[in-house]
Amino acid sequence: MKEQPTVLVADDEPQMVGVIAYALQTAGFQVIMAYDGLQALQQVEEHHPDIVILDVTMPGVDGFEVCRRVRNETTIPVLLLTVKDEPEDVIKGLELGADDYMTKPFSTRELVLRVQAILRRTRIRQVKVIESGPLRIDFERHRVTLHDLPVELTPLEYRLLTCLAANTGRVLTWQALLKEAWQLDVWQGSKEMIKVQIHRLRQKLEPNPAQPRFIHTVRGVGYRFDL
Amino acid sequence: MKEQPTVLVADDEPQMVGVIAYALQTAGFQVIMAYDGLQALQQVEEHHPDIVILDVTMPGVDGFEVCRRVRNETTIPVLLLTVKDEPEDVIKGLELGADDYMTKPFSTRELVLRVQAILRRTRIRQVKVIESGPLRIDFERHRVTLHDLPVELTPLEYRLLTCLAANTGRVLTWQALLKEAWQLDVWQGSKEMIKVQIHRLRQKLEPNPAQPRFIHTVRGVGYRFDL
DNA sequence: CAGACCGGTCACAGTTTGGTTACAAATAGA
DNA sequence: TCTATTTGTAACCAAACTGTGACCGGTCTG
Repeated sequence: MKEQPTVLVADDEPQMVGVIAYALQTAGFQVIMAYDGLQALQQVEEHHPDIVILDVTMPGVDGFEVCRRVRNETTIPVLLLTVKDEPEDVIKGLELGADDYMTKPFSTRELVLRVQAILRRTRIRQVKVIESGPLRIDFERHRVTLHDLPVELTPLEYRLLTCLAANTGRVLTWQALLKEAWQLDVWQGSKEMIKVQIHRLRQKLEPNPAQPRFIHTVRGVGYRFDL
Repeated sequence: MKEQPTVLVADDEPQMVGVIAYALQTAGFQVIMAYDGLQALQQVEEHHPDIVILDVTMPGVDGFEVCRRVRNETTIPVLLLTVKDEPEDVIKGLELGADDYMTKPFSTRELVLRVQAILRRTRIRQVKVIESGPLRIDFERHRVTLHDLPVELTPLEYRLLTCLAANTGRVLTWQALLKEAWQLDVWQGSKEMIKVQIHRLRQKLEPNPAQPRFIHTVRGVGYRFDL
């Protein structure tokens, strides 16, 4: 994990981008900028920012579309910037999986605090160890134990588990899992690959694989790891 | 040991300081700067850097004096920067206890590698002995024994073992091992080199090389030393 | 209620990885 | 310069891993 969190700011108003970038950089973030939706997607692809701040009303590929694709294809959290008094925008954004939203005009101070809060919530991936009852995942030692006994996982099983565990509480779509655990581009791979690996993981980890305690299925969406 | 090692760079030429600082910062170090010997001593006092890089020809309190006092008053390693073709400077510096020296002009890349090497040596120095059942690794004496009988290791075998042992419990990827034990850049070397050396190490150390007790394979990732 | 969809399960074949070995090249020391 | 030792390389093999396709039961929808 990078020392200095990276924020992608995408807005078609350059002065708005500039204001936000300055505030975030002053607050210790590394800032990447994009001025339309397409560029935002390219920057996500290229830089893998820690968080994406999107204005919803960008020309061409709009903020909602970017949000949808980022949520589908990555695990990067998204903060949406909406125009004042557009509650449908808010609902739509949250349905698309945005982590938070802010309504223009807003104070940059509050924006920084919101970004920090989102990153704190998603910063679980920095944690060295995750424990959930008898299950213990030690990222540094690359060790998984159940009741203090080592569980032998294959490389892919381990990656899948750590990917899920690093996003505890969040649903990861099958596209996101393919990208993160399989390191595939989204147009490769299939749900079947994930199904089987999830099955294998559950066989190794779950007290009762038929009634999973750690790895939960979200039908029609993907899977979620819960503590 | 701090997460990001701190380097103090002391040189009366600001552009040289800048060049070195940029290289080190890019390589992941936190850089503190000083432009004369007195300032260097103050920065040492204030920040307790992990390593000090000193130009010998600074005005006032020169690099040798700083080196002498740092060596006398702290355990911080020192790397001296000397002018080309001044072997007396080198000898004097080493007599004062400098850990290494480099002669201007030099590549900043090499400087980074030298700094990394010094830090590695001084980090390992903190652990004197590692014992795991019949195996004993004495870093100070540069001795490895099994059941109190010396094991003859080649230089590379020794480096590989100490590298693993210094990171007991953690998985070291083959890239990390190439970098640390072979001191290669990651785009050189191959897994095959490591495989064979691991095999050779196991032949010498493991009671049953086919079922290793000390050096464990983490398939798809690398190797781990366990107590 | 029937059909479509979804997720779980299973077995097998193809692929990948790590261990082993022998030999050549490189290195170190006399 | 020569010899012994160390290291890297390439080939081979067994074990492990992964994906695929088929099948099944549960859920959802028209």
